[in-house]
Amino acid sequence: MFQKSRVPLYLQVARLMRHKIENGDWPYGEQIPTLDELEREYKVSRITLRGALDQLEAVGIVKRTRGLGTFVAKDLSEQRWFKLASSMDELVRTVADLKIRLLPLQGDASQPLAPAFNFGLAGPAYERLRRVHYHNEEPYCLIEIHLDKKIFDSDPQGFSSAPVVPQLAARKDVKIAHAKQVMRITVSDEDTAAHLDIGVGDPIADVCRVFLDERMQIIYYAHIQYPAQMIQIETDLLRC
Amino acid sequence: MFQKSRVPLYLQVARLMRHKIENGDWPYGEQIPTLDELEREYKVSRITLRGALDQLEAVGIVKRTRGLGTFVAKDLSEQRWFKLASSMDELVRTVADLKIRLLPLQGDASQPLAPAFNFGLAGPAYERLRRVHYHNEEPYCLIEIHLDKKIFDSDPQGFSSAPVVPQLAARKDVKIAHAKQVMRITVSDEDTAAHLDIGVGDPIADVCRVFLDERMQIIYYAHIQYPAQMIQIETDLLRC
DNA sequence: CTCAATTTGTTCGTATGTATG
DNA sequence: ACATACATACGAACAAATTGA
Repeated sequence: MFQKSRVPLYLQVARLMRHKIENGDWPYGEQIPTLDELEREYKVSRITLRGALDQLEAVGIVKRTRGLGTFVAKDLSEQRWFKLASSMDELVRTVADLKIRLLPLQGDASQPLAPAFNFGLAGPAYERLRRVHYHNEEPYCLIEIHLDKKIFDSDPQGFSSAPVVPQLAARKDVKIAHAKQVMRITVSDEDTAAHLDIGVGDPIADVCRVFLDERMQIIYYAHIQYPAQMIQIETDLLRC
Repeated sequence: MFQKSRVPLYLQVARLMRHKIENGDWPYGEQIPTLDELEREYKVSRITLRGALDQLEAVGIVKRTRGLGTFVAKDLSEQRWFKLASSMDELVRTVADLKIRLLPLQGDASQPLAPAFNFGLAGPAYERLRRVHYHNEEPYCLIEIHLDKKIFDSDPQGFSSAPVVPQLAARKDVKIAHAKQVMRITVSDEDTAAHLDIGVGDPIADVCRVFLDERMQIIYYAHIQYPAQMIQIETDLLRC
């Protein structure tokens, strides 16, 4: 049943169980099926189930009591708290609403800009900001920003201590003429995994976002990585 | 370096290597670093590298020759051939452009509709279509459609043999008043994995798409699953 | 043609992890 | 908890193929 993947069986089972809990198939607070039932359902041995449940118990998702059963101990059905914005207004609102803590990372302040996709012209100089955004003490994205040096220098304090997008949108002297972003699903490398506290090779959503001024020059370029599980995208197909 | 995840080391390394090739860090046709260099880079043993390269060679991504080196044998830099549509026009175009083969799956023809998100009202009766879409002989999505029974019955042949969306959009007697979709990243279960030829627990993009008529009644509801790696989403943040 | 350098492939011993019944 | 089997991972040494001097 699981032969296609060489990931250890107990991890695959753990992921399926977690999926059931996120889906609400196994509701918060209720008992999950007994080991005998799970053996039949997944066609795996008791020890494999133990490994899977060890994983889930270690992060507090289930609580096991001998003689009683295993119960869902964490509500994962409302876990997805990050909606990828599809318009500038929404983007500003999303970022502003988040209570975040910024963790600045060291790095060369000025570095050449190498956009992941062709859109706009590179400007003369950029300030490079690299940081981790936190939400509820949990890292939720790793972001690397290239901000036009002139704009950054007009308020270094502000841009260094809070999300950049709302500040840009609020300024009268900065005109954003074009704004595009591309999202892909990839896997995390060692560096990203360490900062987001996930495993190397775990899926991440990789977002590249670019703002241009009227002369098609790049004033803001951001490369953002989110753990993929927390991403949700809503689209109104008839918006225009 | 890889302790966070309990996925076998050689698989994690294989994923990172694949990522490098997709990224163009290791270009098509060129030699990748030698085993000695890779040992130092990833801090793993030769045997682990062998396992990782076995994986990649088995699917033809690299070619190894003793005494010569290991070379990138497949161009993965342009692999992302599925763009998730963000408007109805784009959706129709995307589906129409794809050369697809449909693999109908058995299933109860009529089944109650249980939308994954609250939007619109359930109609009186639906035809349920479940199929795999192919592209270049490779499965690229598993789709389950609930189509208003009246509409289906007006052209059962057509709806059973080709993508539904373009047919719906082309019809003068069907007015789509609202169209929404939601995408999440989850993991595949056994059934999905088997149809898409991926591993259980591999990341998938889970899309729910709903069309309503003027009376807010659901005329089309689709639940679609794609392997996550092939998804790309482009957004113009200033479209409106 | 031969030799040396380079590079992948294989083997051994050992330890630990995974999985079944 | 036990007996068993197989997979994963390390380090080190050795073997075999390719290239170019």
